[in-house]
Amino acid sequence: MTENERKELADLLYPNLSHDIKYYEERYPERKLPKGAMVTRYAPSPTGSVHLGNLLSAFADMVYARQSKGSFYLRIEDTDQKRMIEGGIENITGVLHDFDILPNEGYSFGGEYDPYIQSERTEIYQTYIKDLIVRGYAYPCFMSEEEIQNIREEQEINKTKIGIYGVYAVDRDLSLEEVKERIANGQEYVIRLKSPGDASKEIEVVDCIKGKMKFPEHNVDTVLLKKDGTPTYHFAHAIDDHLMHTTHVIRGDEWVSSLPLHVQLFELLGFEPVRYAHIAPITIKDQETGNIRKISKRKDPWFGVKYYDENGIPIEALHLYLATITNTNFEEWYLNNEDKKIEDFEFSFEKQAIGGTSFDEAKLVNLCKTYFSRKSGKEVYEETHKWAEKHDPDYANLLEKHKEDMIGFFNIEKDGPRPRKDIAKYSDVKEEFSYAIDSMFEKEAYKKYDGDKTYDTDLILDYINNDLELDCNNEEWFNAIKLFALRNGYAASPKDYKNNPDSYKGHVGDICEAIRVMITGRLKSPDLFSIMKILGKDRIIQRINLYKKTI
RNA sequence: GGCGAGUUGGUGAAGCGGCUUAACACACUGCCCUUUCACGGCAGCAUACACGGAUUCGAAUUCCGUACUCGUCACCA
Repeated sequence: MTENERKELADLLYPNLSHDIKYYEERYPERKLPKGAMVTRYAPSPTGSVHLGNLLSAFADMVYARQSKGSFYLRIEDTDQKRMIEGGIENITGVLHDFDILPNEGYSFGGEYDPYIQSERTEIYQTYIKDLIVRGYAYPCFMSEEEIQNIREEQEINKTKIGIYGVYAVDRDLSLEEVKERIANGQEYVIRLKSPGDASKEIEVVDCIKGKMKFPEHNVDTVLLKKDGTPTYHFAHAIDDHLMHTTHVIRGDEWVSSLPLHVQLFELLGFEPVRYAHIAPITIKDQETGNIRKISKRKDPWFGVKYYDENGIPIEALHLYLATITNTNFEEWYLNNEDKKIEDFEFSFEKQAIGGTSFDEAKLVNLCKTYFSRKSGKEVYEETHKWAEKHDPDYANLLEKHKEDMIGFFNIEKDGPRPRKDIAKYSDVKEEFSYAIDSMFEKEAYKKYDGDKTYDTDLILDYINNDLELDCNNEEWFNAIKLFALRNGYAASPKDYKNNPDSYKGHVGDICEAIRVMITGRLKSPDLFSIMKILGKDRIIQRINLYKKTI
């Protein structure tokens, strides 16, 4: 076809476009951002539920945009109407809010590069396609699915490259008359790229994470616009990321093999190339086979996003984990900078793992514990309460009723430089602090006790009634209980007892153990004296009586 | 099958030609601290660079093959 014929064809195909390319280029001007600012985007398609992998890439988008004072926007890629699921879009924005990975721009967030949803951008795509047709880089293709299938089979048998290209691209050089005729006959068509590539030549693409990669040039006439006029991912990616002035496309590395196509598209369209950062997928090492296998939502519940909320894993702790996956040096930094936040860390693509990242649940748990240990009692209270309101309203009520006490318990051993690490998630709190609330304690009583001793209630009652002074500090208290131990035939320290086991009934630790069991129902607990202080004498005595009755 | 990528101790990983008799973290074990548990400290653990060649005075680090794993090869993204 001559240029004039192509023009005629383009007008025939798209007679009623309201704008031309120039309009869009002006409508979406260069962003006014400081030098080095990165524009990133999270571009999901509403065809399924969000999973950890999605979260990871959105997190990376957010973090890189934020630290470079750029922009992070949300774009909905809903070009495949067949696979759309109901509520898919709301689900995406909901998850982003729930996990505090918030774009500052985009679908439902506002911005000047709208619309941020592809189904409302069809005319834009068509405008650019029209131009491509005029310039001879795209053409309508009338091949049926059957024909394509046959070619494919033939290619498989001949072991040649699969796809519509070269001699297989039979509609590539249709005459204007032929095209007109088919359209007049009502034949359906797609718009294919007329790829100028030569597969025997090599191109080099530099990925921010993976580094240099070499590919054969793209030479397949890939579909750009589907039969229904909507774009394929590849074409929409080129148009949108150009018009929205994305600087860095951060996406899963399932896309690296389409890099030659994308590079070619940008070139043909005359767009300035974007930088790519392909992140490795989160994988799992199968316990049985030892192989890296695909993640399965059934086998790996943590892969689904619900898991975190349901189990009460703090969002910030998840952020911490995502950060350690995003940059391999984050973990060490965080451990060495107790007072710093994720925002203070400088992420870089160079420190991003190239290979697949294996999910390490133990590490997540540890991170969670560290997270909780750095929180004040009040913060632990507030966050736990918020979580319980949603997942355990009864417990939330109890927490409210005993707010002061609970904060007190959560604060135990928090003031020192080495806080406890006993909680990993909100759902742990109820069990871990069951002794903190009278009604809960009475209910479970001594069921948690897993020792085999019974303790002398008279001795302990005697101590509580006649000796215990709560209005002092821990050291004073401990000195006093040592004296009480001595007066009653117990050694003041375990060492004394070990040296002369025959001269004592036991040692001060035994007395503490007895008290601990009676008032908490368990052998392990945070600092005993702190617990006693919060409980107060009356409740302590109540519990000892309960012990007497129960045992 | 073509194309692309990856392969370091139980796990996650550092390493980018000599500083490596290979970090660090998690897990596990022991000891210390200690009224319990935890925290913390110390020690240990595993005697980890997939395999084979090549380049080099010198390679986990560069190159080439092999194996395995992953991704991709749609009018899905």
